[in-house]
Amino acid sequence: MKMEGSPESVLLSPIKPVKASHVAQGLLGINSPPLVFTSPRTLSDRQTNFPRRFQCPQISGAEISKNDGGSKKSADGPEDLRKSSTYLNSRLIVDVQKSNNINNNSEQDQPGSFSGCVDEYLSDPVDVDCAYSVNLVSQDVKRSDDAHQSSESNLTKSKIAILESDGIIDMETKGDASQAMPEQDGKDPKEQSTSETKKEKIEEEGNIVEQPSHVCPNFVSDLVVDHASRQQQCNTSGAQAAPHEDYGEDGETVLHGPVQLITHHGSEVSQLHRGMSRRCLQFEEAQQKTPMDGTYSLDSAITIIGSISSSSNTELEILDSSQVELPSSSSKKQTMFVSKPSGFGLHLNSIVNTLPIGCSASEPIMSHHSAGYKISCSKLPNLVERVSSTAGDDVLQTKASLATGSAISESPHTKETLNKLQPPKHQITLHNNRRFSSEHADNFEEKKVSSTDGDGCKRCNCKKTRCLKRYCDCFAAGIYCAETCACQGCFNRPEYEDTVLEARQQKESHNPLAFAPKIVQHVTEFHAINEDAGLFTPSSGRHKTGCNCKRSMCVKKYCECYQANVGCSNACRCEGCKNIHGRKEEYGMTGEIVSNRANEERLESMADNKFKMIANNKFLQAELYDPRSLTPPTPSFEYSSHGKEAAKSRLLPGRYVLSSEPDFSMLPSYAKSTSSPSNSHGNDMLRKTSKTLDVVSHSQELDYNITETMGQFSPRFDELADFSDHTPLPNPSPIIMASSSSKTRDAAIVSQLCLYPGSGCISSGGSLQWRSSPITPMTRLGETKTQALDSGCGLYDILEDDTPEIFKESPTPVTSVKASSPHKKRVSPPRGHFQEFQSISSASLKSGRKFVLKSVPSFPPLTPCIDPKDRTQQKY
DNA sequence: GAGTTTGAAACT
DNA sequence: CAGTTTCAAACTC
Repeated sequence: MKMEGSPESVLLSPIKPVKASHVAQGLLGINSPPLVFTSPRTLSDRQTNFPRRFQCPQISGAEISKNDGGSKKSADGPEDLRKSSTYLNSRLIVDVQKSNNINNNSEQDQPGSFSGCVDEYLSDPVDVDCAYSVNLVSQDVKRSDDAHQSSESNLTKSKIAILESDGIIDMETKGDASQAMPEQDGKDPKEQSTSETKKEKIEEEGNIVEQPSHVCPNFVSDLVVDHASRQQQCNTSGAQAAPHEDYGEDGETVLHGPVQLITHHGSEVSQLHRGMSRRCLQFEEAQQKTPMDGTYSLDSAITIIGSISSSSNTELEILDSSQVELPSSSSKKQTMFVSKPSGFGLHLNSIVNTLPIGCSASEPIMSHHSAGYKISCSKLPNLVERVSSTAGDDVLQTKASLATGSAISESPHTKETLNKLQPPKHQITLHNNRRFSSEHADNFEEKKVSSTDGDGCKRCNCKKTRCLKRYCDCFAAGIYCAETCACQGCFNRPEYEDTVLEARQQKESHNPLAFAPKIVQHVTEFHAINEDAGLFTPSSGRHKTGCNCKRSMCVKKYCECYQANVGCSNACRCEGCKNIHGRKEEYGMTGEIVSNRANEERLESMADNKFKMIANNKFLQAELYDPRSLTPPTPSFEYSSHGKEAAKSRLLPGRYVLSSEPDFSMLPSYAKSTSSPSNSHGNDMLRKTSKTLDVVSHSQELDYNITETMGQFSPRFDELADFSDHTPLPNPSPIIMASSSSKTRDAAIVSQLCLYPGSGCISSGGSLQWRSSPITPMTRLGETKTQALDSGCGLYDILEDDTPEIFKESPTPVTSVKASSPHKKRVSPPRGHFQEFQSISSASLKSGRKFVLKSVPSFPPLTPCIDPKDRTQQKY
């Protein structure tokens, strides 16, 4: 009912951090790896931070349906998590509904869109816990309310609804509507049914909405921001209806609750970070872009959240920027789904989508969370998220990360509540939505950009596919078609959410990675450095499946690689490749050898300089590391005393950060910074430290990108990376393994010194700690390289050089690339992370290593032990 | 804006 | 898995 007026108190689930670390570990062991890479769905799942999801790797819609009954399953775990978790998952859902929708099918349309989002969330396997979640939710909500009331008071009028949610799609609704075939012209009966059902639900639930406690178990906390401008929202019942619908969807609310709980875990937190970061970013952007009409701006909300989180150090409040309805200045409503980036924690911590801002509101992003349909996640499947490296971004990111509970899916409820409660003062353009929502702000964006309007919104021109096939860029990107699209008979609209989801599911069933980012961040060791140096190097990204160009010579946008501004790789079957970003023939060379040679001198010099810098900035570095290593200071820190070591330490943290949930790592670290004072300073330090910082940020970006891109693979990669890192025990320099290429001898020597004694220990220690920390270690071989390059070029270089040839066998960056190879994609369904991982590991890593990796999870306990060793060794 | 080219996606 | 067809974007005029 009253959306606006009801100032719903801020509901924050007071999740207690007690077990956070612990959980994190547990999760880490299991989760971190799985986090990675999956179809958008999986990503979303991971984002939700729910390790168990992975356990139920294949949760399809059917499973989801099951989940209702079996909510308990996840619930069991989640409960613990919830309780233990200190984090509040919350999302800010900003829905900008178009006035158009309001008037017309406001109910249906918006609901559809929202519901879609909701459904998606609901659909997530994680959601299993629905029923369970519900109860929990109510409790959580109350708690959150209590906890956050103070904050609310601070906010005064403005309310910020922080919603935790992982949405799970209601299968019921889906069942009704989803099955309708898009091909049926006109609106499918299911739409009607769905709309009707939704309406009914809405009506039924409308009451609930009014009552916050009931409202959304999903909501961990609700901060309602009153916007003076709400008026518009109020205007249309449709708008209200929409939220209701969202809320109304049964499964959703229920499901969300559990998810939230899950997210609370510290370990989960890392996962969540992605989403958070993205959302944060989104918010930030929104803020920047959108004039803040309301007394309370999203930014403020974010800040509030951050403050809250900060207030409760242990607790990380994760705000999922979910959906926020903001009445645009114009009567139009835009539905934004601010989905956290999929992924991977990847979710892009500070990831800034490269996507053009201009996406019109007309293109609502599909919430990736929806299990069934995670469009948002896949939205920019092609695109690889990029992390903004700017210091400012860092800050924002951190906030965002805090704000966004990456893992948390937005509950439709939240949307509703937000819609109702919140007057979206901030006008967040759809652009933002798309951007942010898109997990992958890949290179492909460019492609899409090209097809985009001036605004940067994607447009399609589909005539026969009804925008339900990947021919449609919008569909492929996981977004709804915009009004600006010239498509005919389009079913890729919120109204046809079910259809879209179904279509998507079909695609995914056939090819789990169908919506996965096509561009994998291929970490070229030198990439960052080269960039710094201004040298041209093949882009770090690579197309997973490669192109098949015959005539375009990979110099036109026909070529996906070219389009993505990435070089061709071995995966490409192109003929006469002349890709300016990197030729197929050069691929092996380029990444490692060619560029290395070209840059070797510079690298060395830079490395030297960096080392010097590092030495000078030892403290800073240490701090930097500290923040990331939320957990008890890792040995790496200790090591950091040495400039070189510091560099390593950087690398390590960077890795971790990069790891599936780099963002999280960063954010949580900062947010949690309480653990390490340095953490709080870390940002500043990072910012301040020019090169070192740049390097770090850079590495982070890479990591982040990787993680996202790789995120799908993340589990594997993570493991691999971890493995590589940890392998040191057997092999002193796992890093080396990662870094294939040779490098400066000096560095090598240094690295050896560090590595063998410390390197292995250090890396392991670092990794261990990271793992132990809520933040999952993500290091990948490639990443490590990049980081090394970035941070302390010398060290990594050294490592690489030192790396025994045996290790070299395992293609370092290449391996990562391989992982991304299309074959692998298809081989492992997104959810079967382990399988993929195995395949990957097998390919890139020796079987033995694989096993090692598996053992790795135990690392956390090791860290303490390792530390002493590391010290001793490093001292060596 | 229409037509052609191109390569990915879908299909067999 | 390979070959073919379909499709829509990219490109050209």
